[in-house]
Amino acid sequence: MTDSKATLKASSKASSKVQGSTQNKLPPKENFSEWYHELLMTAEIIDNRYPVKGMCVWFPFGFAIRKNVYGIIRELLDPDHQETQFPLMIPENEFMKEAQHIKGFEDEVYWVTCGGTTPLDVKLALRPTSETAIYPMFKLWIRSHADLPLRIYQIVNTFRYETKHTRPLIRLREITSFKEAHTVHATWEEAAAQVEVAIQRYSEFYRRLAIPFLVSRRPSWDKFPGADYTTAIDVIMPDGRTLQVGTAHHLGSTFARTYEITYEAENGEQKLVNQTCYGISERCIAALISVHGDERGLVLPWVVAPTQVVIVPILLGDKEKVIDVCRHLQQKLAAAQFRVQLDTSDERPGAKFYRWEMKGVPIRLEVGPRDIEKGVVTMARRDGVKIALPIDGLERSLIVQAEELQAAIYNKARLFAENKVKEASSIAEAREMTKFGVALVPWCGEEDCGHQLEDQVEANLLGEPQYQSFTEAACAVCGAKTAKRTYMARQY
RNA sequence: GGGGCCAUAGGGUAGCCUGGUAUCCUACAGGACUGGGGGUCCUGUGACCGGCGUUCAAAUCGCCGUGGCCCCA
Repeated sequence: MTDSKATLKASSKASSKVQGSTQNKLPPKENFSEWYHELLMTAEIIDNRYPVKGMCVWFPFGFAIRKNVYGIIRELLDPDHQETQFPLMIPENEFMKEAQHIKGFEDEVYWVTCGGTTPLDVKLALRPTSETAIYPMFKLWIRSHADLPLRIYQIVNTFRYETKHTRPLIRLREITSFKEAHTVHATWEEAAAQVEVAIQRYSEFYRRLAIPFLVSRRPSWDKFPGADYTTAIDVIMPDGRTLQVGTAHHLGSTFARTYEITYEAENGEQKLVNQTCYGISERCIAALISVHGDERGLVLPWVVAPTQVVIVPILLGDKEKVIDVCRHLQQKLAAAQFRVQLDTSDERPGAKFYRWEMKGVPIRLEVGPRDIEKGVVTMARRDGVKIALPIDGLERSLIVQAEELQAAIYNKARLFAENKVKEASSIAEAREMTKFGVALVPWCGEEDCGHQLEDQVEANLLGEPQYQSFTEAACAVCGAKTAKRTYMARQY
């Protein structure tokens, strides 16, 4: 009796102490929604307090991450794409031309109907995506086979009046960072090859972010409105739901017909062009944050971290000397092209550690009298590794550490993702699996069976995995023999 | 599309049932001692989502709006 009381008292005392020292700790990641919202705010990525539903403000720190992330996209596209910029507003007559396309978007369009107090003769749509802004211009730009292929992209904001509840970076009414590429080709086959190129570039992009992903061909009822087919990239989020983080659409000649985009072939014949478009939005940053982050905050890959190395001085003894050594170190690392910061703020070292961990800084260097005496710095990596490194040749050893960190966070993410994808041979199994992850289900490919799957499993069909082959199995609905599979998941 | 919960300093909360003086932690500003994992003390700053209604009196009760979260289709 007395014992248990004493234990209780001791533990409650301990827990209150823990509470006192961990006030800014995030909720557990298992509670993903709460964790996600708090992290966005505490790590200063997105301020969700802007008073319009579905429209958020980028904190400067979040925007710095965005700049680095989109820098990679530019780097990957720039060799054979040209960056451009089209207007935000699209006249109603152009917007309404392509019937299939309108059907997909008309409930989500914001309309500008007045200029000041004067009603407009022609309403203006805020782009939900830019096909109908860009393709009338393509008609003017493209005259001959020599103009093809044409590949452009723009990184712009788009507007969609979402009726489901919005989520920062994931479901927005203003998408602030929509990278949309649009390409034009002579033949259907060339366009199909371009879709493959797009998927390869996106794959490389997510590899650099150390994010594992799934590639699948969307079922016909879930393709982009007006497309021949859609290939998509999905990321498995911590709660097992999937987030579509990239799409590539083969548009065939659908828009070419509507917007009369033709070219003169070598033989003088006027032919319709074939087109593709492919996009990535700030959802890639939602994935980045969610896949790698932990209860201490962000974990950023080296390539996108606004601060790659932070130096925390341990001010004991000869403080002047410690600061001096830190400054030299900072200069040395800056000269070696590291994004390095020296934290001289008036806080305890521990408080600084927590702060920079929340910001996801890959490498922290602690420099105190003990280190200086030995000619080392104490290096703490964001994945928990903590060792002493000699100041001599530090630049090189930090690069090694950065590579190891990249490998470590990728492996952690890959293990998680692999554990979330399981084969299911029946509807019942698929239904169980999609509660916490992704099911790989035999599907004959018939639309009827697909709809039944979605209804009965109570999850969405992501589509047929690409670049994989499977053994024959029975379609989970009709039982027909098939070598096809589909991913199924609950989607964001 | 349907249903439920909620809105209080920069952030997190208590109070609301039973109407009256707004509590605590954190943050921020100034000062002192400190400093190898969220320090201590002193002083100070700062809030009831918006509108309408009921009332002598509304954070609290009612209606409408706006916004957030969750569940189901």
